[in-house]
Parts: sequence; structure tokens; C-alpha cells
Amino acid sequence: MRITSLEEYGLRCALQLAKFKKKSTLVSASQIAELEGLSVEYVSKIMHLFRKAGVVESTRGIQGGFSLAKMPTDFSVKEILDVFAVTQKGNDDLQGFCTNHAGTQSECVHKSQCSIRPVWVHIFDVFDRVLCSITLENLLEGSSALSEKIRSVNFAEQTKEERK
Amino acid sequence: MRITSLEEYGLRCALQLAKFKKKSTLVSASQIAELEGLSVEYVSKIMHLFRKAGVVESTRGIQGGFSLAKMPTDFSVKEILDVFAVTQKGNDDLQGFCTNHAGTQSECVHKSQCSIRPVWVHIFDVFDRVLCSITLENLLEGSSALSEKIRSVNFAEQTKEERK
DNA sequence: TTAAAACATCACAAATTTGTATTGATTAGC
DNA sequence: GCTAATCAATACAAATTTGTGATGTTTTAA
Repeated sequence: MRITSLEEYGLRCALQLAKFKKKSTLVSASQIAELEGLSVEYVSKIMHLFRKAGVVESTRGIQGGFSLAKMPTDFSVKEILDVFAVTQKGNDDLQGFCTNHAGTQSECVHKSQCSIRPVWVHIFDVFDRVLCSITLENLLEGSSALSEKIRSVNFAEQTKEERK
Repeated sequence: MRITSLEEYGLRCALQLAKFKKKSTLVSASQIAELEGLSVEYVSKIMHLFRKAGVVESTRGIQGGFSLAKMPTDFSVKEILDVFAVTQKGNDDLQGFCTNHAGTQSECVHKSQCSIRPVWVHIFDVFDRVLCSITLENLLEGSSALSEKIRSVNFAEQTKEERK
């Protein structure tokens, strides 16, 4: 269970974008690179993914830069992380769980009775509730506010799968 | 945020081990490979990791095989997944979060004021509470029992970090 | 109109993970 | 003792992810 590099750095960049958004100023890839200690090329790649996903808007030319597409209060952490999930192979939407196999067989041997899938469904449901409820603004507010926010998440309700 | 292949297949193998444990019989790598549709070599690798971590005990020779070191009621899912975390680079114990960088700098630019670390601390705390509370036995019991189990997890209490 | 600063896109090298192969050691049964 | 089945350990090839490079386009301002 790991956070990919793109997710970690992507979220950091998103936080920088959030700060500049609140000041209503554009921020360039090189500025973010400087602030985060990353290479300009790497930040550019992240911004490219953000733009394709509609997370940022870009302005070309000298004095150009990037701007978060919505206010930090309106972006959940999940929305940011999902930008990178699509480029990854085994991602958290449970797609591919039962099709990717190191294996001697072309189809999942648990097709009819899979004991693993419900586990991930439930665990990722908990995870999603947390990630959906936290906004970029919450992250900017600091640790104790974040902690409070997480405590307020409702974990008791039915999962999507169960409602089907 | 993704589950690695070793984690997914490792947990499946652990479930097979749990079933045989309840029958008090040894199970060989080739048997598990057959049951899970994996190659014998791959299962052997997983068993090797399990044994090094003390999750299974092995018996050599013809009629040898593997046996879960404790009963399925006494193994949490987290204990199983942690076996594979140690072989991975960025793992869920938060080690390395602030030392691995795609970067132009040798140290984390957020050393003094990191806005990302508290996020992962909190999120992984929630995750750990779930993974620690689910046993292999719970997984064998099926989806609805599992669902109930997850609902009973206490998410409100302080995190380890906060108690420090 | 030219130059500089910035984004856009794609290609590619390095690192990591994934899965297989190989060789060796151990045990049971004949 | 010999053989077959099994675990033990390590090496290695393929696939994937990670991060950089190179080339081109757009815009502003002198």
C-alpha cells in the first residue's frame, strides 16, 4: 500500500497552487519547482497532467503560469490524487483488481467466489470517505484542523457496493 | 495510492494458508499455486518472504510444506501486508516520506514546516485502524461479517502522533 | 521584429518492481 | 543409498514507473 511519487509531489504542487490561488496570482512551473525543490521538468509534467484533468488552467507566454481551476475549498484531496491514478496501472478505483494476474491462467480463479475483492472494496471505501472530505483548504489550515475534520467523517454508512 | 502485486497475491496466499491451518494440514507452494492460478516460483517467493517475517513455518522434504505460524484469528491483515512493505521503497510506515525526492535539493524543503506529512499521518492512521482490526478469520467469514467489523472500528480516538 | 520567459508535447534513460529461472539443500519412502 | 518432491536462496529478464531532455509554440515587452 503505497503512495506513488506523482501523488506525493502532485499534492505538494497542488498546495502551492492553492496558496497562489488565494492571492489571485498566477504561478509558473519554475516558481513551484523552486518552492518545492523539484526540477522544472518534473513540475511541468505534473502541471501537464493537472491541466489535462481540468485541475488547473494555464496561460502561455512570458508572465504566464498556472492557476487552480477552482478555489481550494472546492477541491478534495481525492480529486487531486485521481489525476495520477489514471496514469498508473493498478489504481484505487478497483478496476483491474481481478484482471491483472501473475499467472498461469488467463482469467481470475476467484471469478465466481473472490474473497479478496470485498476486502479492498471496504478498505478503499473508508479511504475514499476520508480523501473526499478533506479539501486543499483544510490542508492549508494545518494539522489540528485536519485532525478534527477526519474525526467528523461518517464511516458507518453503507458503501456504494452494498447499496447496489 | 495503490496496492502492490505482492500485497494482493500475498494476501490471497495468506488466505489459503489460513484455510489449511484450520484443517491442521501443511500446504505446499505448488498446491497454493494451483489454487490461486499463480506460478510455483512466484508463490515460493511469497512463502520465502512470509517465512523470513515469521508468518509461516516451513517443513522441508517430500510431504513438506507451509503452515501459518498462528491461527487465522490471530493474524491481522496489516501483519500480512507489512511483510511486503519492507521490500518496497515508499511504504506505509511513513519512513522515507521526507527523504525521497525527485529533486534538486538533498534535503526536504519542508523540513521545518511540512504541510504534507500530517496528511499522510492522519490518513494512514485511519487505514491502520482498519487493517489492524481485520483478521484473516474475518476475511474467511465473508463480506457482510467484514462490513460489520469495519463499522465497529473506532476512528475517533487520538492518533499515535497526537499522543506524543 | 526580436528576444526572453513561459507553457506543450513527446521521447527516452534510469530506477524500481515484477515475475521467472536456476541451482542447491532437505526429507520421506522405496 | 537413491530418487522424487519439496523448501531455500539468489540471480536475472521483462515490465513499469520515475524523472530528465529536447524541441516547438505562445505571449509580452523592448
